[in-house]
Amino acid sequence: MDAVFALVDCENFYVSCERVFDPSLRDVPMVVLSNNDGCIIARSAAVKDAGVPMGAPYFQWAETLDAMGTAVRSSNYALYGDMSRRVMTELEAEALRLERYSIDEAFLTLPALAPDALRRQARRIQRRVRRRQGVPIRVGIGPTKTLAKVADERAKGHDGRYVCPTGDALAAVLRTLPVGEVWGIGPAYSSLLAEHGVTTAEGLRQCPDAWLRKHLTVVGLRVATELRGTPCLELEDAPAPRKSMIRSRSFSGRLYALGDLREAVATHAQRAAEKLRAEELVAGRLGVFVTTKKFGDPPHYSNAAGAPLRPATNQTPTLLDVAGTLLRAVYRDGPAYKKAGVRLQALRPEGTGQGHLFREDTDEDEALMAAVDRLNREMGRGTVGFAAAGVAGRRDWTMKREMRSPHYTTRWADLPEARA
DNA sequence: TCTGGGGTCCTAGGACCC
DNA sequence: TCTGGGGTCCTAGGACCC
Repeated sequence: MDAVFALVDCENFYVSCERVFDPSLRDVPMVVLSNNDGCIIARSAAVKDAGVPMGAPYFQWAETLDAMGTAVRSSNYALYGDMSRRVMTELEAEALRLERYSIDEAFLTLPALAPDALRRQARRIQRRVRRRQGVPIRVGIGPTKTLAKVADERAKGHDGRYVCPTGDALAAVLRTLPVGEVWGIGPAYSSLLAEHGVTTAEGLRQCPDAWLRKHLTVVGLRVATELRGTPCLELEDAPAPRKSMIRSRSFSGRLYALGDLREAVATHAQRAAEKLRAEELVAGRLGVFVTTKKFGDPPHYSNAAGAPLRPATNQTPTLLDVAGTLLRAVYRDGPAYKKAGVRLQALRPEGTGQGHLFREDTDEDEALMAAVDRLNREMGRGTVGFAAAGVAGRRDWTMKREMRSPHYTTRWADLPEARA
């Protein structure tokens, strides 16, 4: 059966999640902040209308937002992750196939019905998610993923649903779409295209293949081909195995001493190792990076180093050891460090690939890790840890998250109460 | 004073091998 | 003075995404 793509996008997702559980937020402008309460990463309609851009630093807009009576929340990823799963379950019931594209977006395939029937189906999906989970969504439908994305953009002015037209009507739509708003065309490709006189999606569609291939790599060629209506990107309903994992945080203040950075890096390494074991993976490579702030006056300093792990492992002591060595290699005395992190790469499932002739993880190692994980799972994160990561409570580099909402759906103590 | 975090894919170039 | 050619693997860096 012929199928079309639909992109479903949750409107102002984090804001919408907060509003589901706190009705007093529904009629006021609202934003949700990134970690460290640094950037604005979700905005209600009123805040968007006021011209506050996505990703803007909060401190630059705090006064404006306050004057509007804006409610402000720190991000609560436990809540958003759980709400995302609920929404995806609803969408699954309405789709032929579904790909979870991000926490707040999914690609669906739908039977290739006439446009009117597709619009009705889009409306049904919107109502279902709204009624059962309280989250408003938009639905954009087209013959390729990229055109479904275009349709999703257009849906903003059309009750949150839009079916991509064909022929001249499509060309007319694409002529009004700035090329930088096309999925896959970022700032660098945008300005490169502009230098060659291409400023709209329609212009991109008409670029010669060879030129695209040369200047925008196969990525750009695929985008253009998809805009022409020929699918290049499949629906990925089986999630691809993860290839890398990053754990990092900005510090709420600045750090100078190697000892402080060592605690931060060790904490990230420890968390990454736990996550690795939870997903039954081992890492074949470990990287450590440090950086000073990105903005303001130079000098800035950032550095990174990596090393292979032989054999690939998920054992905390090994990762702490290697991370410590790499940190000494990237650390310089002097810079005001703002961020540090750990990256695990070359991930593969436990028990696959080559072992190591002289250094196998022993049963005792694995038993120890299993015991640590169980204690932390059952008694709360941080119950047992490694000394290298420092002692919770006396760390002075942990992040700021001063306005977080309760864990409504994932912690018993935070469950909302209903009163008659 | 205050600017997030976590991913993927593609390409070029070096190391290494025969 | 003369100094091959082709293949694979790995890594770093750039670009993009939400």
